[in-house]
Amino acid sequence: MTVIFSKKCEYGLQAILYIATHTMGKAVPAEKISQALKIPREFVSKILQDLKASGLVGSVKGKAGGFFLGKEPSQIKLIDIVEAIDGLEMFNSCVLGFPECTPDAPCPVHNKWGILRDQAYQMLKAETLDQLKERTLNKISKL
Amino acid sequence: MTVIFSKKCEYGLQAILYIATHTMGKAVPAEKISQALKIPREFVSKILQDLKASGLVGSVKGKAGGFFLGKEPSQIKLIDIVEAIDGLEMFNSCVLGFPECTPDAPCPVHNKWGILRDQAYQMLKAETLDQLKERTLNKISKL
DNA sequence: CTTTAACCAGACAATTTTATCTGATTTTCA
DNA sequence: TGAAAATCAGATAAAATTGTCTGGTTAAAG
Repeated sequence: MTVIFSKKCEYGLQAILYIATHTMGKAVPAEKISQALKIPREFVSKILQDLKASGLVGSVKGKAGGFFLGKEPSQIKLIDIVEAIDGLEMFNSCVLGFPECTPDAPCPVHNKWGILRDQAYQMLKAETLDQLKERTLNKISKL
Repeated sequence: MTVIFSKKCEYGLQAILYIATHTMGKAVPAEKISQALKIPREFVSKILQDLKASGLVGSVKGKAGGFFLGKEPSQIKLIDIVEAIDGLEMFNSCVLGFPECTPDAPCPVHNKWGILRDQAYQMLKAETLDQLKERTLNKISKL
């Protein structure tokens, strides 16, 4: 199946967006994220631990514990989450999978694809959690 | 890892492009494609059998057998190959993975992403094997 | 008519991704 | 202090993807 982001990455993006919109000073437990987004609890927990290693989220143990944003929402870009989970290879490798595809010896779709890929990259780099949060609160109440 | 097309799909695209550029009236055996593109022989063979089911390639058994294009190069679009192998779901599903993402209740990146996705789709739909063949012969000799 | 080179079908195996389980530790709060 | 609610680490399992193997069939060519 064709895919843009891995499940892990999708879940990570969903989860951090959920945290951004639901942390009201308090930490958000994995259990709550799991139920709201229908992601297996242990799985989302693992992903958030990965994001913690990248400093994008923080956590507190114990009762009333959970996860919170590791930085200001305005300082967290979508590309940061993608990079932390899936890496940036897709923005740097040939869409047809030719290992030898270079600007000098480009694959037949190199240029056209390159433009789209750069636009996608720029979008993910421009979007920050605070922008998404606002858009989310305006439009999807269930989030 | 983030990816656009599955390996199967990448291999399929590479293989059919190879056939387009190397069939000189004759069928191209899987063994040759395998060696040229460094794809496991049995694997590329399987993929070509899938593409045969979609009518994109044909084959002849026996000595001097192999694969050839099932239609005129000008009638084979990249999107056809992608559709045959990976399907078109990626052009119709939420990039963040929200099942409930719709135009009425869009996810926070719905519109921006939608534009890029449509452009990618249009590109794959516009590119035909004869165009790629020409570009390939001009630029990458080893193909 | 036998050898050879190929497709083809189906089973099998390895790897990666996705998901689950177990138990340890931490923290709150009654 | 003890129960409850949470993170966290590490092992395990299930599913999907990728890759390999075996043997059968087909067709060309000597």
